[in-house]
Amino acid sequence: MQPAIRTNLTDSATGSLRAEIVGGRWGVGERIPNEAALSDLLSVSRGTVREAVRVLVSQGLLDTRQGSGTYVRSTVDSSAALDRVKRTGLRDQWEARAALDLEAARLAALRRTPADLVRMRLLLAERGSAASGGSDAFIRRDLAFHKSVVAASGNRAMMELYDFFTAAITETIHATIDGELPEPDQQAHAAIVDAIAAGDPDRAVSAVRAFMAPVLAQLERLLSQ
Amino acid sequence: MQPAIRTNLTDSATGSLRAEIVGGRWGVGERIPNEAALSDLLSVSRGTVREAVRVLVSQGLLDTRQGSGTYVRSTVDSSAALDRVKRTGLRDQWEARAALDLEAARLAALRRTPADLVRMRLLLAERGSAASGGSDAFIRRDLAFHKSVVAASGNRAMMELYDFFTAAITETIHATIDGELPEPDQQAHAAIVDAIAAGDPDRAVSAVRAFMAPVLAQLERLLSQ
DNA sequence: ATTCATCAAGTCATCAGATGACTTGATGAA
DNA sequence: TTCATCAAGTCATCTGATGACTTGATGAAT
Repeated sequence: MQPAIRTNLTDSATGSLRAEIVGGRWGVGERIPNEAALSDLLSVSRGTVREAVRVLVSQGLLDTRQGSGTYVRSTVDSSAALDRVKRTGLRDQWEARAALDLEAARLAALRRTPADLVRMRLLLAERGSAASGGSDAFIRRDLAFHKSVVAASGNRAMMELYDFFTAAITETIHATIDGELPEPDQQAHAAIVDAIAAGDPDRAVSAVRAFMAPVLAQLERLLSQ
Repeated sequence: MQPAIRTNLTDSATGSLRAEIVGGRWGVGERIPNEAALSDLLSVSRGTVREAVRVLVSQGLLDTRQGSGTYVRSTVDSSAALDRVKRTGLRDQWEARAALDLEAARLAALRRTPADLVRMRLLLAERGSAASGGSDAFIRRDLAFHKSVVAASGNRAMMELYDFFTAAITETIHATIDGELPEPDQQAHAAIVDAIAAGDPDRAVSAVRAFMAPVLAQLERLLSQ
């Protein structure tokens, strides 16, 4: 049956505070009530308030300044957004990551430095030298190669997102299916690098899309079972 | 010159603890020393230890159980990914969102339902009826339209991410520049809907890219000043 | 010998009070 | 008008205490 809900005061205080911030009770840059006032508002001790505030500071929502007060730094709750993304399906996550792969490859074709090319080719070679598609070592090297492409795009936001998705997808795969996804062959990957080296964004996009297609098809098959 | 480093005990304690965890001093599932012992080890009070532990719990590294102890839940730190995304530049964020716009439009062209089309056209009309590019009302409607395109892709992960980016970008714009971004004209938006309605993914991608280009160019200009 | 209620020690959860460090706006003299 | 000083407000940190919960040990009942 439904497991009994267990919570603690700090988490509940954190939730209340977060809700007020995200809900716009205070605008960005505005000062929120001091610790004593929050302690009254939330009916918890100052220590508990401090723990709640500290968590929200670590999540980028608040900002404390000794002697001055606590201020709203952002009203975007990235940790919650991240949780919701984690709860979406494997196909959705994979497609979102594919969106990054595609645009990153396009940008990489426009911006890659010689050093980027050297790095991509090195990692591509290492990827080829690892044996089968099942082993952890191969997956790591495959991932390292893809990350180097995203890195060549010079876009830090996309790099961070890519890291997040690879982690989330790995978790989801372990949790839901243990079937095999087809590992695209080395040639398809080499085509991506060639297109980027040639500085041809359209060809880079096509190359990524070509290598994605069979994986997505297999994914659909596995999930429809 | 180099600004003086100002830190506080809690952050430094959090850092030390995190380093020990990531460094593998304790394995996953293992119990770490209790609050009193950590207080001694770190030479801070129990309250400070509790704040540090609470932060690491919120980041998924630790797990506290009342009456039992504090345990290592994970030794990899991936939860802060979106926070780091927030700290990247406006151009990077915009490009990342554009990656979502592009792929979402492509998927929408393949999957849109008649209801999706009705909704997109309705929001497009509302967007057109709002006056200038500066007003909040217009921005809201513009955003609503773009979200409807992402929604038509049927991908929940991309919708969540899109929400995150629009909020993050709005904040960043307010924080960094108050210049005007060119609002692409209604016709360019209509072209996106037409391509999706026609079920033509390539044309949908082109339409999105066409409307993105002037905005990105202006962004580069503003940021290079 | 096994089972199970009880208990005690250990641990986190929470509270209360106090002091220190820092910021900020007001005050008043130069 | 400028600038040093000050006082109030706020967060930072420490200390001590009590409560709630977990867990393994104990010992009686079966």
